[in-house]
Amino acid sequence: MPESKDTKAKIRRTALRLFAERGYNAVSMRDLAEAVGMRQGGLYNHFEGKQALLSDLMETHMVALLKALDAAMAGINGTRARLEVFVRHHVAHHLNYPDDVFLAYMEVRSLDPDNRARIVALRNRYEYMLRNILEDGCAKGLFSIGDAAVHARMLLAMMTGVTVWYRDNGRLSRDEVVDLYLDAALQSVGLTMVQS
Amino acid sequence: MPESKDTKAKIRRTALRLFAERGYNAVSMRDLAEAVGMRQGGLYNHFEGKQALLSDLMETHMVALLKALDAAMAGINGTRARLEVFVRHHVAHHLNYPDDVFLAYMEVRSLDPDNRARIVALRNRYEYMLRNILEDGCAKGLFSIGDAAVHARMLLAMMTGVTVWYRDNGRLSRDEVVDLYLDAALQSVGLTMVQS
DNA sequence: AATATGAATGAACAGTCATTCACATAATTC
DNA sequence: GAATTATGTGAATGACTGTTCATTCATATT
Repeated sequence: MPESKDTKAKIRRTALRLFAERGYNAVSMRDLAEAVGMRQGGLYNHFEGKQALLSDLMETHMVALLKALDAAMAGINGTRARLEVFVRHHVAHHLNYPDDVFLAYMEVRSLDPDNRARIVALRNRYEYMLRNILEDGCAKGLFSIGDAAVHARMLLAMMTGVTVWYRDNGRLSRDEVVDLYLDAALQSVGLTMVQS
Repeated sequence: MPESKDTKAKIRRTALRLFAERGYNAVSMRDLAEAVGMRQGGLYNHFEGKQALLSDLMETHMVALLKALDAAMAGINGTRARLEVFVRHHVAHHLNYPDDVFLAYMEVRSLDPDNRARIVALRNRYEYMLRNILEDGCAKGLFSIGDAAVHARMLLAMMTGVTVWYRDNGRLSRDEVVDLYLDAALQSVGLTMVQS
């Protein structure tokens, strides 16, 4: 029984990597089992099926994302400060968990309707937090943007895209990348940067 | 033979829609044939196979995108003007051909290595044009951005994301959306907007 | 020592996949 | 009108799909 949790975790880890690399539909349960180091039948001792595994991975990630964001935002009150924390947290999280993020973005359409509804609801909660900050900044005359809802989607797309190109052994460190995205985000809402 | 071109075009159109809606791997040749109004065998009179069809769709789109961009940029000289044209063209194109764009973005990994290399090369050419403009604006001290290469990717991700949420019967017209993205893009590089 | 449990196996199941092919039909060319 | 070509059909192919299940095995509990 001590092995059990290890195996389940290993299946999770491997499935996350393979699904993110090749796409959910392009990975068979045999492929997955082989990568884990077992036979396909054994997977079903740990997960109900392929769809349940995908759904589990995505929900786990979304819940963790929201929880971490809540923690990071706790006690932050200024509108500008809240935007800064959101951006920093979002980009850093996406740099730290690229596979989770990529999967959650790309494979929503591979979920059955029920699972999809749950995941999309979580995603909307996340998007709403940013829109809230932007609307706040608009109402106070701090930000200069055309439309808060649209701008929230712009910023999310912009920031989420970091997973597409960032590589760890590249020219820039993660911290530098976070700073670049923060500067761009602040400037996009009409805030001038503070020299660091 | 008059039917021939029509059929081929219809297969293309239908495949584009289905691949974009459900994903390349989730659409079978039977599904496609049925949606076109024929049997699966007949598809092979028009395309070598499924992979060739996908590759054809993506290449056709990328070539059209680059050609249209070249046409739009012809004779535009100022750095700021070039950025404006690029952004307007990019967003408008993405609003007009959402399926093409979505497919080209999502299904790169479903291409075999050879086809992928060709498509990625075309995509890089496109990205390079924007980076060029940004580097130009930086060199002239017009733009205030941290890193031109990174900022190009930020803007592309931001603008391309419009396909994810825009719906034709929504709150905003295409032109309004283009304007919103233009304003955000200009502000993100440190340019103040001109009141329209 | 006997029993129960969790976990892995490997074969089997019913379906689906992309692709091929012999054949029919329709259109075009001579 | 006959020959040729283009186009579509429907069945067949073999490989692969997610899932199930009887069985085995090692470990833990009684």
